[in-house]
Amino acid sequence: MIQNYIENANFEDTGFAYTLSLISGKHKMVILYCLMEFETVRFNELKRYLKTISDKTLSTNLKELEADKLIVRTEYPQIPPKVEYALSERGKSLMTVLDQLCVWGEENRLTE
Amino acid sequence: MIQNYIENANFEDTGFAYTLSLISGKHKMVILYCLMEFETVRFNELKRYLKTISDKTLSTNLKELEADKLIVRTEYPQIPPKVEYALSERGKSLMTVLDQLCVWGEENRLTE
DNA sequence: CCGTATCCGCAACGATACTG
DNA sequence: CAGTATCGTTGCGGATACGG
Repeated sequence: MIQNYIENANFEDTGFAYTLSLISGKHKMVILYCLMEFETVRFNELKRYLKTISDKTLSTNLKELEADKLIVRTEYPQIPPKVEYALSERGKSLMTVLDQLCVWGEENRLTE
Repeated sequence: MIQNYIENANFEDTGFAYTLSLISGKHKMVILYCLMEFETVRFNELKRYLKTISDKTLSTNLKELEADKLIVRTEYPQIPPKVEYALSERGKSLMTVLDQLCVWGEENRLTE
């Protein structure tokens, strides 16, 4: 629970801050959503979905997501190279939680 | 649901992106947590809980949270001034969702 | 006490060129 | 195709000083 953390004034060590650190950044969640929708996606394919992301940023984000065990990278040793990205089980479990944020946002959007 | 958004390649308009925009930034969620824990908090009090936040950043964040209707600002016209911040009902409903991110983070933290 | 005004550093992101 | 290397840009947040 959240309350415990405030007393310790130790927010950086909360599960919450940890979860957010995994998905922070401009593109990470869009990447995760693409992987959830299409299950298995290649590098350039992903790049097209994200429209404006640069090679460098996509590459960095994928590495971080992989290091955090949210996605799985599968490399096929062939020419030209082929690499596929997919959600891990851990990644899928996170998506179920994130989806609730999505629902909240839909139901609580301010009509301006 | 999330899936609908990907096809439209319209992530910016998702409820999810919207929710995140409300709580993005380094301190916003810590602020929300403090308000959840203490219910009613004053400016300098909040500043002490957050340890390192600057006046400017705290002020900006509070204004944005208020504009997004997540918190309520109450001003007492007296000298010296007294201002109290508290979660709105909308803010409280968001916290119940955020708490699940917290739980996920606790249960899924990688042991390195 | 509760902020605003100003300046500035830094990390994230983008653009482009290039490689196995 | 799937990246790496390099350089440039930008926006968030910090530090400090000041005001009602």
